Amino acid sequence: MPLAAVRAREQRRAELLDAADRIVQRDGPAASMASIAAEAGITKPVLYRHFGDKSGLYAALADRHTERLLADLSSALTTRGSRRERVERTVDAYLAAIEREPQVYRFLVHSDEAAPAQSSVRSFTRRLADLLAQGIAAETGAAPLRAAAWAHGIVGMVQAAGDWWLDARPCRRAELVAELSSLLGGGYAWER
Amino acid sequence: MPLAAVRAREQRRAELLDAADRIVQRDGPAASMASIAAEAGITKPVLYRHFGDKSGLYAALADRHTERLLADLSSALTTRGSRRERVERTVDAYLAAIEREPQVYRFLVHSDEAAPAQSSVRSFTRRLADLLAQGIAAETGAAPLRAAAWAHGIVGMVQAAGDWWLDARPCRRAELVAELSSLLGGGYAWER
DNA sequence: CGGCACTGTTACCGGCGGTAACAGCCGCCG
DNA sequence: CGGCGGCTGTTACCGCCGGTAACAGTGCCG
Repeated sequence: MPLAAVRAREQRRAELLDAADRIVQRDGPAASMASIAAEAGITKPVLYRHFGDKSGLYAALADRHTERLLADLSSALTTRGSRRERVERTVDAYLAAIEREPQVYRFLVHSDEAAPAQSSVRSFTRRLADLLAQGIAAETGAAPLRAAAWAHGIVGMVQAAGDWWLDARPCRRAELVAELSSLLGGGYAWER
Repeated sequence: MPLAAVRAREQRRAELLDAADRIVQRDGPAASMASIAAEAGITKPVLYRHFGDKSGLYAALADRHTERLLADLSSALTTRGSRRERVERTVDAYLAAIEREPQVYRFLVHSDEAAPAQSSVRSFTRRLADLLAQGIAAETGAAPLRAAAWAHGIVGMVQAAGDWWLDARPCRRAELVAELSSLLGGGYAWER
């Protein structure tokens, strides 16, 4: 296994992922293997040799954006300041990302194909929820079950609201951030 | 258009939907038209004559469960008592439904096919969010934008938590209801 | 009885994910 | 230098899917 060959292979892989990225940007999660191969200037079997199957390619593609997005959100989650500021910053970071690249976002969150991506890469949603659960547990001292349940709930809340917002565009981003933050901040709370 | 014929047609349609239901229960949203036709003891073109295309069949099938589920949730949403009781009852009703028929639930919420179901039938999620938005507006006097944003967020929250719970089964239903309710009730709130 | 609308069939289409089998190329080793 | 293994790429195919055209039986209605 010559080192140079491994390098070349990795670079090729990156080029293929670039092509896949362009097609997914254009066609969303419905992008076909053949069209991705065509965009890369090659044919299907090459893709399959590199990524195994469609879920493998999608997992590799998802990884790229996932790492970047999770890093952004993670830093927003751990900024100093009041809880309120953290929540607003994190929700805004999320919504800004989906506004910037809606197709990529839909691909990450709503791709059924990414699910069977064997081990290694858990889905974006799940990783985000894990990250958030960790933050909640550290911040509030909540029990693991509570932290996990809240985290998955909150992630779903922002995702669903984001979907709705992308689709209906009922307001500017800052307004939605404010509404979601106020909900989390106790806007619907009852006497405790 | 003889009346008896219309009746017969409607009954046939119901039988086909029964068959589709059985297959969806078994195979989830990946159920194919051919297998549904086979289960009904007929062949594909019959299905297509009755429902137009796959999204039509799925829409008709979704309608059945949607009406029932929305009715349940609507009644839970409008029970008398404290806000806390209403929230707990509604969340519990939702989770009970997805626990009872997980495949049907996944079909309703995660079926990509239901989306292009032209007009008439908006997706289950959206209708539920509309219902909830109405309730929130009536109860709190929130502005329409706030009610809608909160409603979509809350629906997404319960759905995402429900997905996670179905998959990981980290606790009994009542515990998840308690955790989600406490989150909505201000468990993560900051000073206001 | 003749027609006709309806239910059902078979047989097909294009496109999908996925794969087998083969062709050229490049470097490595005797 | 010669030949040979491995890698990259191809063509051509498979089975399955959603969807449709064209045809056959059947029973009602004038």
